[in-house]
This record gives sequence, C-alpha cells and structure tokens, in this order.
Amino acid sequence: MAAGSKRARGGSGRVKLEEVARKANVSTATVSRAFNEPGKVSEEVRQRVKDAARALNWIPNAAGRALASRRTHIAGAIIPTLDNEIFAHQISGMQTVFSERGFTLFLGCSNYDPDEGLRQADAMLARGVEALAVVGENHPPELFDALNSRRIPYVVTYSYDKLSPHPCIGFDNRAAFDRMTHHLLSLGHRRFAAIFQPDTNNDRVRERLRGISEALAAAGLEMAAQDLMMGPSTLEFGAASFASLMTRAVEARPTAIICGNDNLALGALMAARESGLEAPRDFSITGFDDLAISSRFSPGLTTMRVDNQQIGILAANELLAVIAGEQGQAQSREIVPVLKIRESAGKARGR
Amino acid sequence: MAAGSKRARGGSGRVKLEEVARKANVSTATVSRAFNEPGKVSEEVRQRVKDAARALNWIPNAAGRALASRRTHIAGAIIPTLDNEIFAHQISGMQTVFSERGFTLFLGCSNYDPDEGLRQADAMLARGVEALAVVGENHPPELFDALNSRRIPYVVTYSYDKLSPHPCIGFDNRAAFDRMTHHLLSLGHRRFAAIFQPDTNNDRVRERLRGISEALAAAGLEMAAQDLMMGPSTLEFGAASFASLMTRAVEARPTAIICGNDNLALGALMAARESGLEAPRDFSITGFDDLAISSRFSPGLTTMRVDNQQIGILAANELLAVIAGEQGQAQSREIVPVLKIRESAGKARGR
DNA sequence: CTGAAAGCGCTTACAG
DNA sequence: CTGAAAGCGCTTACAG
Repeated sequence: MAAGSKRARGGSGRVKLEEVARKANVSTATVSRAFNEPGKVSEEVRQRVKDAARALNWIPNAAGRALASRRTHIAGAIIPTLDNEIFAHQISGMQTVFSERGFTLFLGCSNYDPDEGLRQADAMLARGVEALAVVGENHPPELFDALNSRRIPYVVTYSYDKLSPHPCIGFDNRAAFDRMTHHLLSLGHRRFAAIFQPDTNNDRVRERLRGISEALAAAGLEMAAQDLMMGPSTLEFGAASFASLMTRAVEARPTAIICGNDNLALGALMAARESGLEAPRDFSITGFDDLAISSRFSPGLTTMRVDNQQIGILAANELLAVIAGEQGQAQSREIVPVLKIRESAGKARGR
Repeated sequence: MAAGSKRARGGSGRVKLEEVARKANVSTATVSRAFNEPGKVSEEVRQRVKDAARALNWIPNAAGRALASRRTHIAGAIIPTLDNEIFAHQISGMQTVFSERGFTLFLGCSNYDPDEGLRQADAMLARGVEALAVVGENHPPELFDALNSRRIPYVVTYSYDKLSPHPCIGFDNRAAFDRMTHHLLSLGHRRFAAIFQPDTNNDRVRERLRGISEALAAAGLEMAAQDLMMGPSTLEFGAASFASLMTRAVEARPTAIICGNDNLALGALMAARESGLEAPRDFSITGFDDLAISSRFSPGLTTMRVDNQQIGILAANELLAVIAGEQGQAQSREIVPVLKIRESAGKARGR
C-alpha cells in the first residue's frame, strides 16, 4: 500500500506521538519530554509541542507508555462486595486519593470467595498494577506470594493485627468486640446472645466473635452455641433471629444481644417493636458500623463507628509513598473505632 | 554488560514470554498462540508451553499485549459517587459481568462535578478503555465528542429518555415522579411539598421535579417555590425540612410530601415521630429507591423500586455486545421502576 | 502446525 | 536543549 511499512499491521487509527512530533517539527523524544519532563525543554519548543498536541487532539497511548517506561500508574483494590457500604466508602476514599495523584483504580470484587479474589488479583498483576489493596487477610497464600515475589506494594485493609506479617490499615476487630462486650458486662448483663453475619472466609467476623468469647470468659461466662445466630446480613435475618431468641422462657432469654453489624441490630429492633418489646426496657442490643440511621433510630443504637473512607485514604497514601520510593514498605496503621453509647443498651434488669 | 543489547535499558525483571518460549523450545509466536488461539497449536506443543509458563510463573504483560493487539480488555465506568448505594449496586452488577468476560473495570467518581468526570474520562481513554458507562447525560459535550470520534462504545446509565441522542440504560425519571404524583393526587391530595437532593449538574433530579410539576399542572395545581426544600441527601436534611414544613399553620401545611429519595423520606418520618405526628394520619409521604429498611419501617414507606444491579448488568452486556461486533451500537434499554404502595401515603384527610 | 521478524506507540540512555 | 535510535513485551501477517 502506502510507502514505508513492509508488513501491513494497520495501527489503531488514533493520533500518535509521532504525528505530533512531525507537526511541531521536533523529534519524538522532545514531544515525550515536553510532557513528562517539561523542565528539560525550552519554553518555546514546549509551547509548540503542546499546541500541536492540542490541535491534533492527541491522547497518549498508555500501553505504549507503560511498555517503554515500565510504569502503569494503575493501582488495584479487591474488596468482598460493593453492596456493603463500608467497602464502598473505602473505595471511595482510595479512588479520590489515587485520582489526585494521577493513578487510575482497578476494582475487583471477590464476593467473599477467596479463589475469585485470587483470580482478580492475577488479572490485576497482568495489567501491571503498581500497588494493591485487599480487604482482610483471608486470601490464598498464592496471592501474597505473587505480590511479594513481584515486589508489588500492598496493604491489607479493614482488619488490623499487630502480629500480622502484612501491612494492615484498619482496626482490631477482636479488641472492638471485646470492648463492646465489656461495656455490656459493666451494665450488669450476664446472659448474652449474638446475631452475626457468616464467618466463612471472613477473618474479621471470626475475630469479632473471638473478642466476645474472650471478654465473656474473663467474666467467667460463655455463650452457648445456640445463642449464636449466624446468617445473611439483612434486616430480615436480624428480625427473625430476634424473634427466635424471644420465644424462650423469660429466665432463659438473653438480656444482651450483640450484633455483628448495625443492619442486623436494626432488623432486631424492628422485630422488637412489632412484638411490643422495647430496648433497653426489655433487652439490650448493640450493633457495629454506626450507619447514618442508627443514631436517629428510636431507640438510638449503641454501636461502634469506623471511618471507612479514612481507611481508604490512608491505604492509598501508604501505597503511593512506597511507589514513590519514600519508604520501602507500607506501614501498618491502626484506626480506633469509637464506641457510641446510646439508648439501646442499658442496665440489665431483673434476673 | 552481558551479550546482545547495545543499549542498557534494563527490563522489568519479570519473566517474559520469550523465556517461556526458550524453555519450551518453541518460537514466541507459538507461545502466544498456545494461549490465545489454542486451536492452532498441536496438543503436545500446547502442553509443553503451558508447563513451561507455569514453571516460570509467567504472567503476560498486558501493556505489551495491548500494544501489539490493540485490545486492552479494559472497560470504564464513571459515576457521581460510590457513597450512594444506587451507584454502588450498578457498579457491582457491571463489574461482575465484565469480570466474567475477561474485562477489568476502571472506576472513576466525579463527585457530581462534570469537569472532574471529563478528566476521569480522558484518563480512561488514554488507558485505552474499550467501552465506557457514564451516569446521566449531564456531561460536557467534549466527553461525548471524544467518545464518538474515537468510536468507543458507551452508554448513559440510570436515566432513560427515548429522545436522547445517547444509548440509555435506565428509567424515565420524569415519568416515575409523574406516576408517584398521580398516585397522591388519586388519594385526594391537593397541597404538595417536596424534599429533594440538589439538582445542580443532575439531570435525573431535574427530570424528577419536572415529573411532579407536570402531574400537578395537569390537575390544575402547582407547587410554590417555598414548598420545595432542596439540600443534602441526608436523614438530617429530611428531618429538618419536615420540621420546617410543619411549623406552618395547619391550613397551609402540605398534606402530601414527595421526597427525592428514601433517605430524605426516612429522615422526615423520624422527625415526625419525634414530634408526635404520624403518617398517614397527619400527612402522607413518599420516597424513591426502596431501600431495604423502607419496607420494614413503621409506617412502611410508599416508594419506587429500581433494580440498579440490573442496570449495571444490562449496561455491561450492551457494551460487550458492541465490543464483540455483534451490534454497531449499544441499544437503549428501559427499566421500569415498580411503585411500592405502603402505609406512609394514604387518603388526604380534612381540608 | 510452526517460525522469523516486523510492528504496536511510547521512553530514555547516549551523543552532541 | 535536542535528536537518532534502541528497546519495552507482546501479536500477527507472511511464508513455509
């Protein structure tokens, strides 16, 4: 066909740097420098190049750039699901920070399936993410091996464990529930039940349950298997679990119900209202997350607040610091959940 | 240094296809084919290549692949914010579909700033997204120009307008609120107020308000400026707006309050409860979104339900069909919101 | 079915 | 400050 090419490969059709160079009457090297190291190009030439680029509406091809520079300016995040607002808020914080620093964010959801999480991570590695954030430590070892062997900076978010081999940005789930349990113990409660989301492949949930058990054990108490209701994290399951607990004879009923999150607790409170029971008069209940509605609800829900957006922001900043070479590895950062004491949990009544 | 290279460029350090080829004793072309067009490679060679790749733990470099094939297998989505679950659910649906088809998703948030949305879109174009989904039509024309001139398939989500120049996957916001208003009119209401999220840079909100005005106009009514409270989409603003409306003399009070979403309506219901007012006895109120809590609330909230996850799924499928060449352009798809009639809106009482 | 080699669109060490 | 050219790691038209 036309001059030059011995093989017909047919380009992308997009305007490329070479055309900008031709229009501006400079070499391709100069065009590249004009944008990436403007200090190394004379004012006049720089302007000429920028004008040419604008006139041609040139957008640099990221694949070409990535291949040549071995930089992709891509970061990745893998979360269980966006349908839970705590993760959505994390991603929101992360994406804002990354975007400000010229990074684009790849998003992957594992739906609480570690294998799916690993697949997503592999896809991201293939795409050259320069850093990765994953929720929790519950991932196949291959995931962390792949990250380490390629020296990709990463952080584990949402959970925090000072003994973890990984950089963690989050809070101590065990300590948080230990604290909540102590709060209820100090109010005089001795008969406990819990309504929780599933703990399969979820180290955060397991830590929370451990926090409860340890606090109870320290008080010489324990929670029987039948006192732990575990199921989907919905209002419905919270409501059904509450109703089921309340069918027991009064002296066998729990006086305190610890819920794995606000959603379950709110469901329980709604079921209570329907059956004429009231917190804290007839029982005490606590949540976790401090959803917007929890403080406005009647009764106000005693819960704990975690700044998830902040977790995302801190995670992105740590990763960017490693990428920029400011530090060799992401540093762990502990977030402290704030206990919000409201009306839903009060002094234990009767026996 | 070592043999061969005249210029020291120092590769990425990662295992590359060439090394796999050497180990398997085949050409680089064969390695590539073994993975991308396995039918064109003999069983035995294919196995040898896969073994070598596995042994070396090779992950193909996406930049190299993208540059050579002019395919990135990346799609992009730009939403206002992840902090609103309706968009989080959309992304969730989209990401699942894309992931199943080997696409990775770039996520951008505009925070309701059209310029920021444009910046995110440009960044995505530079990174070679093969398709893009954006929420609503409220974007600078440059955004759609850039998409069209590069022939990047795209869809507008969440809003649907059959007269739109763009492929739309969503629902008719105007029609939805027209319908809700008619529902209230049919219950006998004549004095209306509205509590809404801001309409700046938000065509969906403006359409909703238009739906209300048109339905009222058809009934010979109109809503005065002072009857429209507009502010942040929080429980607090819903509560404060409700309180403010109720300070009016009884005969000037609205009997029906149309809220822009469930969150605002729930805030209003909470404020009502605190002041001893009750729906539908003292007023009627409606929402939009049908949050999980809305049906469980007391009173149950009359609202409309939109399957946002489905919007995301349909959007991704349309885009993939265009990418695959099955159709020239994404087709518009209308989702029909479902009116959920509950207790919060009842017959107008008194005068 | 397989290989040799050109080419995708950039960046950058080197030389001036 | 600027340019010529090699090279980043793949894919693919061509030839056999």
